[in-house]
Amino acid sequence: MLLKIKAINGFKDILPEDIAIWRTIETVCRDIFARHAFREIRLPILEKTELFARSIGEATDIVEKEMYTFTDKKITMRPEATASLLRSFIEHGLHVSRPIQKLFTVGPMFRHERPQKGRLRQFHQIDAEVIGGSEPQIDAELMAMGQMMLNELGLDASLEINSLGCRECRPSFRSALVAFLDKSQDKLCDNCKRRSTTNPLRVLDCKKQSCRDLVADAPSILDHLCDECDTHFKQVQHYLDLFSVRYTLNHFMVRGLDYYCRTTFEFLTGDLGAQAAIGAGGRYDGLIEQLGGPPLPAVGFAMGIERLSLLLQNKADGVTPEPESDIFIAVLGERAEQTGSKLANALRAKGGRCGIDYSGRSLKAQMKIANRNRARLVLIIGEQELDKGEAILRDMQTQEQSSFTLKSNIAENCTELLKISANVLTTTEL
RNA sequence: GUGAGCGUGGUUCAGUUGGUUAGAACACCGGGUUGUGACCUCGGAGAUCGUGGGUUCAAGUCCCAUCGCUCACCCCA
Repeated sequence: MLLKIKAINGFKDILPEDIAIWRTIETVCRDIFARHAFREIRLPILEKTELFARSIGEATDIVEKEMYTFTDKKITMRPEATASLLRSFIEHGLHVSRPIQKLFTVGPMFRHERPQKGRLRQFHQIDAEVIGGSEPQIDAELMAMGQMMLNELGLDASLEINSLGCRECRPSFRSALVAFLDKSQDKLCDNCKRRSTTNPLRVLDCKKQSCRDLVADAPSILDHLCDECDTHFKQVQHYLDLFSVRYTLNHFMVRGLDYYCRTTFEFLTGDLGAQAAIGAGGRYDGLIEQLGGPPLPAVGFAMGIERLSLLLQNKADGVTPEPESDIFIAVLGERAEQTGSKLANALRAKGGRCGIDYSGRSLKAQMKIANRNRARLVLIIGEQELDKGEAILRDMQTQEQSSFTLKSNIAENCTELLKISANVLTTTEL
C-alpha cells in the first residue's frame, strides 16, 4: 500500500457525523441574524497582507507571527473576518445605501499557532458587525444577540465586559498602569516584565497567580475613562440590564487586537480546557477611517464554531442527525429492481428522500442498510408481490407491515408514498 | 517558539520481568430465518505494532534517532 497522505496539522476534516452539529449552529445563528435584520456578506479568504497589518496591528501576535502569508505576492489568508468585511464595506461604499449596516459572515480563518484543544490553524467563525452607529444600545443589543445564540443552542456561558476607553483617555490610564507596574517590576513574571514595556495592558491578563495577585491592586481603566467613554459604558450596562442580559465587569479584560476601543466583551466557558472564549468582540470606532473609509463608528463580535461544536458534543442531549432517507426501497430480483429503481428516482424528483441498494444483497442486508440510514419506511418489492401488482410497506418504528398497491401510473405511487411518509413522520414528532 | 505525554486492525484500547501463529470491544461482511432491520447467536475479513537504526539466540516490549499526534505555555474564536 502506498503511503497515506494525511491532513496537515491544525487542519481538520468535518466528517458526516459532525455535520448535524455544524448545521444546527449555523441554522440557529442565521435565524437569529434574520430576526435582528442582519444581512449576510461573503468574503474572500485571501487579502492583501497590508490590510491585516493596518487593522489588527503590526505589533500584535497575530500579525507578527501567526499569519499564513504568501510573502512573494504580499497576500495573506485572513486570520479574522472584521478586516476583510471592512475592506469590502469601504470598497463598495456600503455606507451610502444604509445609514447603519448590520452584516454577518461565516467562514474559515487561518492562524499559524500550535494547535490544541479548541484551537486549530483553520477554524471557523460566525462574525457580526454593526457599522455606522455609536449608540450604546447597539453594543448592548449585539451582546444580547450573542447571548441569544448561546441560549438557543442550549449552552451556558458567562459574559464579561469592559471598556478600553478611547484615544483621549487610554494614554492617561496607560501611564498610570506603567507607573504602578514599575514599582513592582521584581515581582512580575518574566513574561510580564517584558510586557510591562511592550504592551502593559496585557499584564492585566496574565494567568500566573503571582501576577494576578499583584495586579489586583492595579489602577482600573474604568477609573480613567473620559466623561464620554464613561457615560457610554454606563449606558451599555443600563441597556444590558434593560434587555435582561447578565454580565460581569472585568476591568482586567484586554483584547489581542489593537483596533478595539470603548466596549469589549467575551463570552466565556470553563468547559473548553485552556480555551475559555467562545465568542468575543468589541467596538472599533476609528478603524474604518484608518483603513481609508469614512469616519464611521462600528462594533462587532465573532463566535468560534469549533468551540461551540465542542460544547454541543459534550451535552448529554446532543443533536440528533437527520435520517439519510425517509423511504428505503428494498428490491429482490431483477424485475423488482427495475420497478424499484424507477420508483426511487421518481420519488426523489417529487421531493422524497429515498434510498435504494443495487448490489443484489439479501433482503436482510438491505434492511440493515435501511436501518442505518434511519429510514422510517421500507418498501419491499419482491417477485411474489410484483405478480399481484403489490409491494410490502414496513414501518420500521412500529414494525407494522401493510400491502401497498403498485399502480401502473408511477406518479400516483409517489404521491401515495409521500403522503404516508409525511403522515408517519409528523405523528411521531408529536 | 517552549514543555510534557502518547503512537498497536476503520475506531477505542489490552499486551505481564523481552519468549511460539499480536488480542478484545465497537464498527464492517456473512450465516442462524433459502424474503425482514435495530436485540441475540455463530463465523469471517481486516495490523508493514508510526518510520529508521541499535542491543539480543529472540523486540510491540529495552536503547538511540526521526516523523506524527495530543495537551499545556504563549496568544486567541
